[in-house]
Amino acid sequence: MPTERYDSPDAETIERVVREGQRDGAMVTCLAECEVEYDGRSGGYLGPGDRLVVAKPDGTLLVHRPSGHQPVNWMPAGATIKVEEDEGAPLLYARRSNPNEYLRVYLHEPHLLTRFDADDPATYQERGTEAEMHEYIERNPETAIEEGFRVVEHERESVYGYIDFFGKDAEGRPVVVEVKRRQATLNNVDQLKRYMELYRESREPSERDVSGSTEGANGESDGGGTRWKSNPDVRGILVAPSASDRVRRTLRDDGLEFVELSEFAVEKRESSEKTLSDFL
Amino acid sequence: MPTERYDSPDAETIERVVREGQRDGAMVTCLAECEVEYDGRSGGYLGPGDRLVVAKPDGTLLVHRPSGHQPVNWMPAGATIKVEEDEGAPLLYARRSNPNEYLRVYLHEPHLLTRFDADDPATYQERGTEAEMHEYIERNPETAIEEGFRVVEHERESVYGYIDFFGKDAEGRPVVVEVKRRQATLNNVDQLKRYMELYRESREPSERDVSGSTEGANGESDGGGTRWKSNPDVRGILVAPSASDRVRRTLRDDGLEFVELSEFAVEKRESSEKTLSDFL
DNA sequence: GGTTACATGTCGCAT
DNA sequence: ATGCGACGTGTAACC
Repeated sequence: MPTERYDSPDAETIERVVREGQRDGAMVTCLAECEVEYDGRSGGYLGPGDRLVVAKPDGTLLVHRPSGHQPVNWMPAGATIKVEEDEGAPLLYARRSNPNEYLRVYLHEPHLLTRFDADDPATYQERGTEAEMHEYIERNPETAIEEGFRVVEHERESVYGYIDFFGKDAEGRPVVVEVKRRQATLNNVDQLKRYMELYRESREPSERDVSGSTEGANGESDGGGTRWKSNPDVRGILVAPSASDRVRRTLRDDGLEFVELSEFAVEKRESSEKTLSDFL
Repeated sequence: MPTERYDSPDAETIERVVREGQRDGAMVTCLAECEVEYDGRSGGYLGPGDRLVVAKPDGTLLVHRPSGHQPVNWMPAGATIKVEEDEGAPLLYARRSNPNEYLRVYLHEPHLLTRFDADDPATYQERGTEAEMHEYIERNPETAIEEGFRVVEHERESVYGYIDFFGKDAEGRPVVVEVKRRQATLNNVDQLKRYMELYRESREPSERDVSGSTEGANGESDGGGTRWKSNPDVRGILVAPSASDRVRRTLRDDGLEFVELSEFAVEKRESSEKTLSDFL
């Protein structure tokens, strides 16, 4: 049995089990009435109450209340977890640097302590990420974006920055494409605008820009030779499964475009691979 | 004792304990070798391995691997959690709508099942949030921002949008202020720019807004200051404890300003000096 | 280690 | 319910 359990453990037991768990790579959980104190990036205090405390061997420490998805307090992986004593009562103390933070969990009444020598060799396989959306667009640029669109550069390989896609439309106009797997937000519009600026300032030599400029400065030139915005006719397209009215309006006001792309995952798997759950 | 525990529980016990836990408001945890399947906003599969599974009475379901801060799979609060059977083996099934999602945890080998009738009446008290930063700026506008700065409107009460602070500088020029409690990002710059556009388009009448700004082009500069369309005089300030070089450069290129504000909490002491008694 | 962008983000608040 | 922004966001990728 890869588990051990201790009812109403004393301070000594908690100290030993947590220390050995950290050493041996075992998860330790404790159901306890406790009090929590945190200081670091922020700071906080949680009065006495019943919670689940989890200490993982990588230094992760979690304090879960009876409700809510997120731990009320925690320490990310990389912290060092120790058990100390506060007037005879056991106290979980997790600390890390960069940023400097600590978490103290005063175990006023530890009800149940467990050690779990968990072996978890599996790797999580995920579907429906933005990466898959990218793959779909790369393989089906005209279906996904528009007739005549072709990808010139994909993602971070671009010299203009972190542009998702840079391409050309049917008429050869440059197009900056930003892809989102969720409903588009105003932030996404901002992002697209920023990437478009990056492209404009990059002064990418295009079929239309014949000037083989040797100027290497940041385009601070004024007057006649202003190649500052030398790529004026770039288009910007935000691709997402949906967008609020305000996002669409903002795009329109800025001369940008929205392309609705929701059903990109259809070709992702062979139909033979689909399971019953696909139809539920 | 507010806890119950079951070693190597059978399917029947798991079904009963989870159902009663959901009904009675108790947390149920299970240390088990399991297999996980998720589909919804995304989709994923996790092969067999040892994990900690947590079912909270609010419908939260968490699957924690031996490492990492985040659960590898989960269902947020609001889901309905049931125990089903898959060829005689117990299976935790959580489902919710909006968005339509489900999570299945196949408990191949449940080692330890616990029920915890957790009572947690405390409310978490947090310090050092952006809200406190706002309060500090509101109370000390000249120390925080600059000599002569005064706040006209604070946060969402503004008619121009979600501007953190709208104020006037010593010369009466309008100022849009965006506040971040962490190191400023490029997205924050974008956000400030968007808020400034909102202000400009609002055509707020100011003491210095002489009518008839005939200038049309945006940001057309001749080496000097940048001028704008309708409310040309507005300044934009990003307030944060720090910013990368690129963020600072981006701000400068857009004619915006950065104000470094790290020690906003006057009453804050060194973290090493803080003790639990500080909160009591 | 710093910077950048994604995330099944989650959460809270306001409309 | 939806939209929008903060979060002690965490996490991975790239440099």
